[in-house]
Amino acid sequence: MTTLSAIEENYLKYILQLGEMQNGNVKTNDLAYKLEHSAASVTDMLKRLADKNLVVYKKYYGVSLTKSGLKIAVKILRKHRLWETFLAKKLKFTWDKIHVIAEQLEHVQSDELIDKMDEFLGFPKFDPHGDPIPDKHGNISLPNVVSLADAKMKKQYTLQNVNDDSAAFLKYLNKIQLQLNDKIKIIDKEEFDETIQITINDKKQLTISKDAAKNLFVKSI
Amino acid sequence: MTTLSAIEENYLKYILQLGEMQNGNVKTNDLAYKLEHSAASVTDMLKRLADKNLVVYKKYYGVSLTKSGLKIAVKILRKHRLWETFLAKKLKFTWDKIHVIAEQLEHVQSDELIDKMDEFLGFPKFDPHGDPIPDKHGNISLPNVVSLADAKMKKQYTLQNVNDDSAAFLKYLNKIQLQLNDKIKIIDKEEFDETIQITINDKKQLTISKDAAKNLFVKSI
DNA sequence: TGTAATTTTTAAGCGAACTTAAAAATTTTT
DNA sequence: AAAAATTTTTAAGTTCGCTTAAAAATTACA
Ligand SMILES: [Mn+2]
Ligand SMILES: [Mn+2]
Ligand SMILES: [Mn+2]
Ligand SMILES: [Mn+2]
Repeated sequence: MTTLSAIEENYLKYILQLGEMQNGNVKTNDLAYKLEHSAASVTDMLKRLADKNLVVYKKYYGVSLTKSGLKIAVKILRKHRLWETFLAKKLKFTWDKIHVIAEQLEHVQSDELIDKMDEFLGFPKFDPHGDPIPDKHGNISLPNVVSLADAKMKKQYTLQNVNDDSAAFLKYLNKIQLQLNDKIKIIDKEEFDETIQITINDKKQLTISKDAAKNLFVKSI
Repeated sequence: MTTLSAIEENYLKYILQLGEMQNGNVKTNDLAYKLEHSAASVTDMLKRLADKNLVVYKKYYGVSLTKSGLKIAVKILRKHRLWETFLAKKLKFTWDKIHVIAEQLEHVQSDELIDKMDEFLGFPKFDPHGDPIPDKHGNISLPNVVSLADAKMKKQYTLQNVNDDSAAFLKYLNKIQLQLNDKIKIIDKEEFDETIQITINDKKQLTISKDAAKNLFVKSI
């Protein structure tokens, strides 16, 4: 098995991530949007990935990962999240800057490097955004979280996970001083504009938009 | 200035390194050999780099770096050597494995990453092979060393620098337990096969080939 | 100095990864 | 169920970074 290009690896990674909500099947346009490429380019590449037995591609229907495609995708995710952890914990980058750098580092080819990095970091289970880091064998501990947009009123939650691919969103969280593991309680929901009122650690009270809430994932306590 | 591809960066890096002995001018075939590409490919790329004002290319004569080409080349060298230092010092890689991984890492684009890494490592002046690490401004401290192949008999030297691009050579140094800063004295040179006899730290005595000696750089003490 | 050997460039072409425009298939709306 | 809208594929073309083969320039040497 010859090594894949960075763009091929990205396709596999995004097919994994976009497929999580749609039982594995991903549409051409969704990939095109994510990759910022034309739909024609995506069709082109999907055929080539299918030739390499990394995906199952059915015309006009969609694409999903094969066993070997999944294995590679999970490995890229593992590398991405280990690198993010390194950048934040060791190099003291803020969490809004690490994603774009990890997008490059995740494509460095060296199994020994990944494992040494994992050990250097003390085998972390989650990255700085709360995303689970797959272990050496590809096992991921999937924590059961719910989007804050779907959470119930008056219940106590803790912030477990935030969407990491918008630096602007993460900077906003810095500004309102919302961090992982903070306690969150919804005290009111506004019908009119779908904003929600929350308290953080039973102290600060603030209003956040539906859009922000969708990118925050919480666990009940 | 749009960012360069990894292969363009490699061209600049190799033009810098190959040019060091020939007052900056590098021949097409030397690059072809180093890159393991055909001479035709090299001619092709040199024209494109010249269009971008990164090199001065004169047909049938050779190529050299412009001011901006040099700046980029030195930066790649800085990144390469910082990454090698990180891999050896922090991740405990042996010195024969770090070069190939750094060949990939040197192309990651992030100025903040380089500087944070530099700080994390304590602003090292030399990499694990004794190569000088250019500082943030591109300044390199050039230590005056001489190849052991050209060193004088009976004089005391210390090993300052070893050629890092052959893993086999570095493994050989591991085997004979020769390390940076070891004291070396030439006690005999054999005319017939050009091997030389040395003592290490005034204790171990051993015979090394001309080829090995050419890749060892020493400083007199 | 003329010829041979070597080096370098030019020419033509290829695969990967993109594009836009047009055609075809699918889905939605009426 | 037909028409309209949307999605996806196909077709044709581009750039980058490579190749081989042939031509041209340079260098070596008899
Ligand atoms: Mn990320
Ligand atoms: Mn993350
Ligand atoms: Mn190196
Ligand atoms: Mn080195």
